[in-house]
Amino acid sequence: MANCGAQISTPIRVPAWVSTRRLFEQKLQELHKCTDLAHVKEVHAQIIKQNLHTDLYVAPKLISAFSLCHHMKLALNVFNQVPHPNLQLYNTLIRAHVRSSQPSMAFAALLEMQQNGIFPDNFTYPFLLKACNGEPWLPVVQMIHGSLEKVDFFGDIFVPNSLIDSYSKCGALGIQSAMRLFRSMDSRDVVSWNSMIGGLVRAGDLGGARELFDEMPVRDAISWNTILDAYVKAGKMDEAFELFEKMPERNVVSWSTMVSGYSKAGDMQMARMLFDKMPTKNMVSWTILISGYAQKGLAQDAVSLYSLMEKSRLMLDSGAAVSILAACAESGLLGLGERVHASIARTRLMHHADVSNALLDMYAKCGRLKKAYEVFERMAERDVVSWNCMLQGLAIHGHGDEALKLFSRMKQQGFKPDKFTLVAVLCACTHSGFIDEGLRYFNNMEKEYRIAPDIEHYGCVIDLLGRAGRLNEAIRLVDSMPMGPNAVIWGTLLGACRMHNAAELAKQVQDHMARFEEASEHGTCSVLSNIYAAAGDWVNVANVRLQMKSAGIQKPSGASFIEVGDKVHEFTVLDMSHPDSGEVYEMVDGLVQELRLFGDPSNDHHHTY
DNA sequence: CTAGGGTTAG
Repeated sequence: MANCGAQISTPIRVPAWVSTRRLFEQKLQELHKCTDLAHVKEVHAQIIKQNLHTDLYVAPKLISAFSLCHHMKLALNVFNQVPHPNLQLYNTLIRAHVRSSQPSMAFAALLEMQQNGIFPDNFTYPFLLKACNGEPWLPVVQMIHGSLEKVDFFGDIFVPNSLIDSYSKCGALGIQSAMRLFRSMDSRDVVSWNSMIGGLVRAGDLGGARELFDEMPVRDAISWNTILDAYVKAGKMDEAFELFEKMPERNVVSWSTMVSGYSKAGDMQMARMLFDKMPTKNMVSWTILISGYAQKGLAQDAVSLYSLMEKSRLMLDSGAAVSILAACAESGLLGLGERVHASIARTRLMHHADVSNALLDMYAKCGRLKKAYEVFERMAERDVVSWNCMLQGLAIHGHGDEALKLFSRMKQQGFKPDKFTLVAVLCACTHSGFIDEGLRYFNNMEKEYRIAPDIEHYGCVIDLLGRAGRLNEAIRLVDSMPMGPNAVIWGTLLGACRMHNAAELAKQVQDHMARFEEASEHGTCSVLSNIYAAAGDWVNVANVRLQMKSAGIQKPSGASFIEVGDKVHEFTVLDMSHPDSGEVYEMVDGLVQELRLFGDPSNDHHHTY
């Protein structure tokens, strides 16, 4: 002690990399939530200059940042530069794969990690579980649960909470496991409760969710919003509103949930009123209402709200772009779709797989196949959804040849067709009259592509056979369906009967449909009326609609929209609201006559298969 | 790890 003051201690040498890294601390912290790729690239370049990119502290931050910008290629580059990745780096990589919705890559990384003698910790498990989203993942969740029993990381509340969340996304069986786990926990936090309640809401168990909500000791905003959403999802808007009013606090999510609920219930006035009253709006709030208008074909409202949104200095994110484009695709609002395209052109969003898929689907569904192709060809990384949207677009517009060519190209490039692909391929065959080819694809799909035929596939082939007049084969196929026919199948068959004047068979099919009608009036009535409408049987359409009305079934009739100039015109079956509707129908009848003269019986009706 | 918007079929 005595010498202390006099003594000058030897300076401790600080390695150069410590101080340079110190310079990057701030930047690295910011990188954590940065979604601007240009900025991340810039920091990356500086880091490489300092030779810090293999640093086990720096590399995870970079991987995380690149994955947040949806640039897994660069994230992987960073990972591959590190000579001896440790557990933390693997964890970061796994989370990055999960975030970019590449669950199989996440598990591949896990495998590689374990082969290198590194084993998961309490961080790894929640990341992996986050990848398990949906019923097919149940066995994986169970396996992870099993291996967790051996290592016991349950002391970390994130672990059981993640398990509850993943289980509860795996259907009815999963919910049961989630509940068992939830009940067996010694201590639960708000997240455990919220995850469990959220699971019950997803499963449509409003009663169970409410019970648990009432049982909860402490409720924060998320719990209230979850239960609010439960009422909204159940379509109980009056009860939702009551709850909304007596919530202790309402945040932007609570308001948006209400707007979404009214919009889905078709009450656009109420949705708009709440939207205008919201104290703060974010991109999701705008998206909900714009998509709501667009889905209902209210083009003017959608477009003017979109313009307002653009003025509000909020930028479209990927979710907003996908959502609005999907709504445009559904209602054929090409104009708004093009506006969205213009806003995202030359931005990062164009390189976002989900966004370009939604864009190409919008163009395809609106009949702009050339534009759809352009988007498709320019995509840096096409996934199976891109191919499916393109194939489906070609198929429904009757370009069967081109669809089948694209299908070969898809396989050539090593893409694995899925059930949607096969629906599109069969649809292409149906719409272009490729009977033998369609049958061959259908008969080989299990062997060649390992895809078990679904009801949609049966539907396509029954349509295919029916149009070709091979009614007996169609009937035999219906009888052989392992899942049994639904109303759409009967409807397809009925259409074929009418097309080929098979009155006797039509009667049998109608009897089958009548039995369906008892089971689910709503669905079949609409299907029936659509069939009659497609067959031009207006009297029966009116009858069915009247029947529905007297039974108290309200289904807004399907409407079509067409843009002429800057105006959107809407029309429905039996629509007589136009002053010249008499002439319009005369024209339609004339066209139908002409088509008949061409001798293609498939012009008689059309299904959306 | 938990709440509101979402792409391919119906």
